[in-house]
Amino acid sequence: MSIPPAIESAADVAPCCVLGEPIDDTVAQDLARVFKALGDPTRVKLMSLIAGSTEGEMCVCDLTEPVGLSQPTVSHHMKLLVEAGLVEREQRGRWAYYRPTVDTLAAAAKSLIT
Amino acid sequence: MSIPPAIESAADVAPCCVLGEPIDDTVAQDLARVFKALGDPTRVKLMSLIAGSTEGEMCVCDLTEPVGLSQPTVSHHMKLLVEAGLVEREQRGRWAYYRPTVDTLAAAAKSLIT
DNA sequence: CTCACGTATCGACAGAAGTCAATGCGTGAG
DNA sequence: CTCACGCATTGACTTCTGTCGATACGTGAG
Repeated sequence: MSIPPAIESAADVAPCCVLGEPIDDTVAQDLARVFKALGDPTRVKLMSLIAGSTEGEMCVCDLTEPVGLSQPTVSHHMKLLVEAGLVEREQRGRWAYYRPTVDTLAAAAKSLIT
Repeated sequence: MSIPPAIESAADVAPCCVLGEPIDDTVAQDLARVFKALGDPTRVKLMSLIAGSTEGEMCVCDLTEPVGLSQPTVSHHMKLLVEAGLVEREQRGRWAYYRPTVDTLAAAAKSLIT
């Protein structure tokens, strides 16, 4: 790594870029888990379906048909969304209801744009 | 799929969940690409490094050391970030400078929380 | 208790993704 | 022009991920 030319109007001895402090590995991993959970079109659809539902929550039984996938697969995706903190699971009777955790995504995005 | 019990205080004939309209496949794929780009701890670090740099931009040469990866690997990650629209690439002389595209992430997040 | 039903887990598989060494491509210095 | 340098691309490998069928689990109905 050599010294690239300074940015225009910056001190001519300044390197192209200051060595920034990389964020902690644990923090990066946590943020990555949130974004990775939304890194699949299916899970984006699932989030959109749940967030857009009139009741604000949905069960697996009604999620399989819109995304066109098997029940185990949808269940698997929902588990990832729960682990990422993007949705909350609540068991009522035989049904498992999923409700979005609105703050998670916004917080993750903000901590990266800051 | 049968009819689960209605949510409390809702019309007793209402199903557990209204069949929401899944968002378009193309839209879901575009959103997923943005989030997937940030679904790797390395790329989260890279974004954080660039966004947190004093000049607001960095070149590959100074990104390899903080993340502890080879130059080709960093170059590969940067390409993904560019393709996702999260950073912009500008070639100045021999160096390639990367600058965050602030709006992309916020817009993606907003379109999912809406 | 027993059974049907909604959901989660397991095992397996194909395809995608992260990583590196080696190499190719442009650009500026000399 | 020629060379050194920064960066991108390629090829190969390992690991991860999405998907399904089969199966196990838990709950409410009867």
